[in-house]
Amino acid sequence: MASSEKSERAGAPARGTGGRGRGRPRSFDRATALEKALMAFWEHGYEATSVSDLTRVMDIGTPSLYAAFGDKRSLFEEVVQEYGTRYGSFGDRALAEEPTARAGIERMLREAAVEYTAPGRPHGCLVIHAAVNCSTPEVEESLRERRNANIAAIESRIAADVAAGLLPPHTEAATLARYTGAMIQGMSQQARDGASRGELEALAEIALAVWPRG
Amino acid sequence: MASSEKSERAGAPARGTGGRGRGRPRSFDRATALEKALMAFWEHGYEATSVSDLTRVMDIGTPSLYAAFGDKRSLFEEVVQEYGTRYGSFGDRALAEEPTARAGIERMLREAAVEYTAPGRPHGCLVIHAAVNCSTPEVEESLRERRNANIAAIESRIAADVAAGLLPPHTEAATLARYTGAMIQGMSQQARDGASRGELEALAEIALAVWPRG
DNA sequence: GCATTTGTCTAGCGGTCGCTACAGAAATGA
DNA sequence: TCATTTCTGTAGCGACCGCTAGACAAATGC
Repeated sequence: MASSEKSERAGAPARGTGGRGRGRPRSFDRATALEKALMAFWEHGYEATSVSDLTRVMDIGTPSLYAAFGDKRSLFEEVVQEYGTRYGSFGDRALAEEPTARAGIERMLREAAVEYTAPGRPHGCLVIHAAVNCSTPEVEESLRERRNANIAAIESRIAADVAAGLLPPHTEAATLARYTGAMIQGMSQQARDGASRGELEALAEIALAVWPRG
Repeated sequence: MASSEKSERAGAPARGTGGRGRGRPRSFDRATALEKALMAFWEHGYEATSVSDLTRVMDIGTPSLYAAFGDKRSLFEEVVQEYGTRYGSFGDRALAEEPTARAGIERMLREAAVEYTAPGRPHGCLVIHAAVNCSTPEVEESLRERRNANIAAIESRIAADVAAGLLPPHTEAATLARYTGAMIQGMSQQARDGASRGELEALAEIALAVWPRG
């Protein structure tokens, strides 16, 4: 079995998205359960969230979890993907939508201050924290690759502005990108340690002061 | 029993520090074993390091560990204290020994780049990482308090320079201190994610560029 | 020698971990 | 109606978790 979920294998429409399957229907909403798992992993991290914790917050039995999401690893991977599209995309959007790298990173840092302290959900960034001190190396490396990919995206956005003459030719895109990434990571840690939105916004202000004048 | 180690209770001299006790002597060097435990906790964090891992790297039996160090929590606390004096004191030293806050923080950031990537030991900072995703709230809070205390120390050093007229009176000591702390935390995360000493030193350079001109 | 003190060794406690076998329940198509 | 398909609930698997009881080993003071 290649797919991790039987009812969503190729050729058969997913349950709950219109085409009802043949057997007994699922007694819970898959998206809602996934969101509950997302919040649990976001708050406590991969290893510190047990399958028993998950079934409790998702309000389903263990076999239902395994039937719907595969094993714990698969569920976490799906959670990370969902997090990326629902909560962790503000940076990519900022880089893509703003006219310059400078404006994109300014917006990214300001929005990070808001996102990382938003009420009603865990503070900080799931990708930065959820696999720290994880004894499953694949999980730890998977999130590390995401972090480094984010920094690489910042770097290429800066390099594009340098190539277009919007930034001085001597601008070190890689260093500036790493600085931005480190700042984001520091802000996320600060949020976890109790910093308020205003305090994070003040950090963003300072971080932007180093930006080369275009 | 109040003390966590029988052979070091008040009134009786510690074993291995000159005054031999009465019973069978310890078959291992306590300081060496503690150092091994320190490295294990530093690399993998509190929860991801099991007692079984500890006895293996310390090369002692389980009852010996409990007799010499108390339980896992006590051993970790002693490790954190040892880490603070042996590896984590460069920041306090920099603030105390340099003539100005600016010089102290400059040295702190530069030394962090070296310390966090030193060969032969885990990268990054134990206090920043070892209790992330920890399901023992006391341990998590203990390290969080240390992080926030470090930032408070930076703040008071900056405030002292402001009071002495070495920095502009409008300098926001708290914000500048938090910025420095966030930068240190971001550098530590970067070290864990594979950044080299040179890359971290470049981050320190950028971070210092925002410092107000005194 | 001998009682006392202390450390080490083997073995195993109760608990939780991620995960699954199996039987029954609830839908389908014929 | 009834076989087929799929999901759910109970119950429990082997492995590891932190930790400890109890027997033996090795030092001391007398």
